[in-house]
Amino acid sequence: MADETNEAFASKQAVLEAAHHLIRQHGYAGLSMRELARASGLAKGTIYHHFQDKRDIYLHVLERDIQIVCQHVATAAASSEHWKEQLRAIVRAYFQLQRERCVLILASLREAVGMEQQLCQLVRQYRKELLKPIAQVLERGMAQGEVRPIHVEMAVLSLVGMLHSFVLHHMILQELEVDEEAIIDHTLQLFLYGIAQNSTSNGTNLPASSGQSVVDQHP
Amino acid sequence: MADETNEAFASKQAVLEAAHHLIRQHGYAGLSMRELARASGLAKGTIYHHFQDKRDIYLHVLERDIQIVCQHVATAAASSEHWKEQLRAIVRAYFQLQRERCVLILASLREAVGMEQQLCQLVRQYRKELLKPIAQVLERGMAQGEVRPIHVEMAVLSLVGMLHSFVLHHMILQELEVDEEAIIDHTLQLFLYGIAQNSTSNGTNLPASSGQSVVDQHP
Amino acid sequence: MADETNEAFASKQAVLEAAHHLIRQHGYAGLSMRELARASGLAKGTIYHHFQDKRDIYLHVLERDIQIVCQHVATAAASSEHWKEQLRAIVRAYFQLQRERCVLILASLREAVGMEQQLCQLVRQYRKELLKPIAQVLERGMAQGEVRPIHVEMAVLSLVGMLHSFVLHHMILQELEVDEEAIIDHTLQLFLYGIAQNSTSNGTNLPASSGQSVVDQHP
Amino acid sequence: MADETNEAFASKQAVLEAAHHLIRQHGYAGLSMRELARASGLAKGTIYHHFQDKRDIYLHVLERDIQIVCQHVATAAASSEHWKEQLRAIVRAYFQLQRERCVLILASLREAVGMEQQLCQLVRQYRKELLKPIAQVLERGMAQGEVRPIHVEMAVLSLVGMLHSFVLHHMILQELEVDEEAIIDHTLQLFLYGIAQNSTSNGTNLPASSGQSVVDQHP
DNA sequence: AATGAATGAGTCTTCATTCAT
DNA sequence: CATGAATGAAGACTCATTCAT
Repeated sequence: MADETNEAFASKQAVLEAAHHLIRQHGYAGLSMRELARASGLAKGTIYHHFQDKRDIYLHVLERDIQIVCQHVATAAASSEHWKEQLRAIVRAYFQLQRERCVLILASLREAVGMEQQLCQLVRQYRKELLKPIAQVLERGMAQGEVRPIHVEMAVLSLVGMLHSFVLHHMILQELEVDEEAIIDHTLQLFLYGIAQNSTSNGTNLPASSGQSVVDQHP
Repeated sequence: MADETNEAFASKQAVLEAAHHLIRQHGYAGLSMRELARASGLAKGTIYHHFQDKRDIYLHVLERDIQIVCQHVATAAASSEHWKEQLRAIVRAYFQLQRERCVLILASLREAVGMEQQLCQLVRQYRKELLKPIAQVLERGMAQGEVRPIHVEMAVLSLVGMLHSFVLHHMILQELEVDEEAIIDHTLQLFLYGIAQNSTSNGTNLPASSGQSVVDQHP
Repeated sequence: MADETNEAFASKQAVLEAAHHLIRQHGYAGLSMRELARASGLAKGTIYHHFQDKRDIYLHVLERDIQIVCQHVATAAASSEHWKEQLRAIVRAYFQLQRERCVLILASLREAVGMEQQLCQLVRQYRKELLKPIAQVLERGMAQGEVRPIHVEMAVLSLVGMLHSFVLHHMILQELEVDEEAIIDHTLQLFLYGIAQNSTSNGTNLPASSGQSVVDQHP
Repeated sequence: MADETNEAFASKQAVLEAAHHLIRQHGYAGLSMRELARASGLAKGTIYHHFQDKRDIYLHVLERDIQIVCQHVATAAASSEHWKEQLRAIVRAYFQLQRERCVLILASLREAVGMEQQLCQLVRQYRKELLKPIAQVLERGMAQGEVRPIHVEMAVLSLVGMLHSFVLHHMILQELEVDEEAIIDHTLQLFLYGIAQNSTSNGTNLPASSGQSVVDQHP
């Protein structure tokens, strides 16, 4: 790691970056070493100089993606002191990252036969490193008495799921006119207050979005 | 179409069923026609007698899955008259179906190159036929004044996303001891009331799950 | 043969006609029974009801083609009493047939592995039945003293070869504006002047060239 | 192109040579990549390392054949100064080449679906590079007053056609006892007397087509 | 560090052919 | 006479991977 040439490191990064995009488009099974070579600008042999396997590449791509997301989320969490604003910043960061880089770990995981062990470990790491910060924010909210006692892990999972839903749908339907802020608002509001009528949405600094003016209206 | 022999129909169904499981495990690109032949009990050639392509098979599998889910969700929606109970029934049906049959359409969609058109259409159909019933339930709740005015479509998408999150995580981590009811309770409660402290969880017939005793506690 | 149903005969003919065109386009190896079924309007199984093999079909197509050509050539030969006019009629008939029906026997013959025996026999039949009439015309010309003593079979072969050359070239280059009459005129003239008695065969048995008068000209 | 390894070049040549023979025997559609691999001594994958397609291989084989024939014909044309002897040398070279290497371009061309464009171009090249030298010889004869004014291109086409006829027939009938010289003599004699100036075109009822106004004139 | 030639098992798909109906 | 479901070998082509240079 430490004694890597600069060129060697650059080549590795080129491979990982190209692999990321290819996996994102075609999945793991659909990733071709030939295409990867072409996309990364290296010869096929050279790739095997830097990585053991296709498997190895996949694992490294996932790890790199996790790190990137973690970094962004951590940065977002540190952007404010109030837990609600932290949450909003995290949600925004996560949503944007998913749209731009499309972290693969939750999407094309199933098709990895023969590396369930490593993947499982990666997912645990993901859970720990990525979901933990969000969980901590919620726990802070709980500590401040503004969040009712809930199962934090499940809540975080739910929150992330909501976001994924939008990312996926809009990725597939190619509707580019996504109102990002609207989605973030909706998600946060729903997460914080649910849909019940009498959830007294008192004194929050949330935009009083009535939920009407969002995204694509199909009347 | 209508004048299909019974045997021909049975063969087709066998292929679709086997394909469903294989795609679920290995994704679309990872689906091997050789394995499909072995799993379905037919010869390779016979499969091509019933379907045009691997693509064709994939599309039919997706369509079939959508129909199955729609059917179950519709049945669930008809099981009660109160919108909250309808919602709970739908959520349970959807969650169970996802775990058992694992509808593929939202999971392994990206790796489908060359059939974006058809997939897009399928997703729209999925949206219409599957998400509509859920939306109607919410609208009924709104009509009864028990649901605040929200963007219904987005809410439904969010709800479904929460469920997917759990399905995915537990599928990957292979933690079989999932407390299904706990997840359903959590999801419904979160969806209905959010996490805010002062969301007065008034006289609903929801199990007064304090959120503490759920799932697997990792201390 | 004699106790064939009308429908059966029609089916057979349909297969042969379709096969003719397909073989002409794709050759013998490129003839697909599936396509043949589709083109002939019969089911695959039905074809095997009428013919033993793909091989069998090919052989029948060739035989049928030979018969058709023979018939036309015979008719042409009977159209006149003068051998030169007979020859012209034959040449025209042969040329037109080749362009329209494109007799296969001399074109895609090589790729028939495993039926060399039968093909050889067919070619002999072709030679006998088709080239014989032309030979007879030449022999009549010789008998009348208007054709010098040549090797008749070779001459016929040469004549046919000239025609094929044009057919092939124009078929490939797709130059549709072929002046058919011009080609026939050219061929007949070249052929006739070559064999005419009174082509003053000035005692040279060929390359006894009068090389004296060679003046090196720039092209 | 120019910076090819020797080994790579050797492999390519091996493939082309093997492909030539296989295509000659079985035609294009009948050429099996598996057999080609076995015949060329390379693995299937290796062939695809050097060539894009089966199509690509075919095209290269044709091009190579054309070059070989052109080379031989050019050499033959340069062997003498007298046009008749040049013609004889060319005819002999062409005939021998056809029997030994069996240039494919005029034989198995029809079964090439999807590459009509390239084939058409190849045929034009063939025409230009191969038929041109022969045409020039004839033109020299005309310039010397020993050849009557004929349509040169058509004459060349006819000459080549005569030769093909013999090649084909003897190839099919496997009659190995071909008297090569006899065929060459016959062909030259037939052709020469056909075009000789002093073939007193007396009282024939042939249309006095001067041979000028034919087909497509490429001046 | 980097290359590209080489490999053979693998891919999806089509093949000619059979047979119960 | 006709069908279409069924087959397994073969089709062209790609795969991930190795290795001498």
